[in-house]
Amino acid sequence: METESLHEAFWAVSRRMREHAKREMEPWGIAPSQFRALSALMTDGEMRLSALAERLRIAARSATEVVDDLERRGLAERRPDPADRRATLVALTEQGRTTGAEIRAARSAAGERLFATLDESDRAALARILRQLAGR
Amino acid sequence: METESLHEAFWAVSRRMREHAKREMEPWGIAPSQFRALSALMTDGEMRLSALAERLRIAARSATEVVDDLERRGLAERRPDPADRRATLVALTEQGRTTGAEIRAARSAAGERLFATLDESDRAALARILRQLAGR
DNA sequence: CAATAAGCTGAGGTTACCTCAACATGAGGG
DNA sequence: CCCTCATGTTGAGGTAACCTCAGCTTATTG
Repeated sequence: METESLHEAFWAVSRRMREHAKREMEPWGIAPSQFRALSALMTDGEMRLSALAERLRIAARSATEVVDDLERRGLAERRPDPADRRATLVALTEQGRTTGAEIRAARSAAGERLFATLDESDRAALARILRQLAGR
Repeated sequence: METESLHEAFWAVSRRMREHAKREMEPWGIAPSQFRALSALMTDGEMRLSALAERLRIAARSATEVVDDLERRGLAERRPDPADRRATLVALTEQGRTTGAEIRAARSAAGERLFATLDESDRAALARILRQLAGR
């Protein structure tokens, strides 16, 4: 009843966020899932496919796919892990880094960013609550 | 940066919610999207396909699909709208009502419900913030 | 050094959506 | 009453972002 509508509200916002993200990234022809990976690689640097999968909380097989896409677009590249010949490292290309930076810049410049409509204390509260819900 | 991580946190919770919902409803063999429709029909009663679509914020064509599924499972049925012969009304069957009630009961009984881990004031805050983010 | 585990990917599936066009019906103007 | 335009539903076909399962190649270890 009450939690039911929280569920619904959450769903509505999720959906809105997806649309938002999609529209925002259209100019770069990059899908939201790809940007999430790109973003992870920007913050954490080169890593193994399996590490990326874990970072994004998706199955390893799915990470393969996302990286395929990034590679096809010239934003990332695979290279063998010198430490383990079974493994593959994923790293951003120069273009990946600049594109990533561009998108981030555009996103925060466009104050249109969904969360920007919240005031500071609400953002903090939301962050705290989400952290709790995510189970750390 | 800050909104970026809010975005990520939101994503993580969304994903967790989806998994949660899926697991919870497995015993009934009903998918989350179907339960959302079922739930809408429980609260608002019989309505047109187009109304259901709007209620769920999905395209009309997608509502057709969800209702197809519910009908196949004997949980809902279509009947012609006496007021407009172009339109179709969707109503829950008796089984739809009982199944819906069962699921709701099971969900709140299992205190495991994701949002139940929040205290009262956090739930209220979250509800308020989500409402704002959803755009009304 | 055989057995088992770990890392990646091909094949193929699923969910929950979407658009576009066709078709039936309704409503308003002339 | 007819024509045009809007509305309601659905068939066809598509997409994004996942998934599992099996198979291959390397590592690790008892």
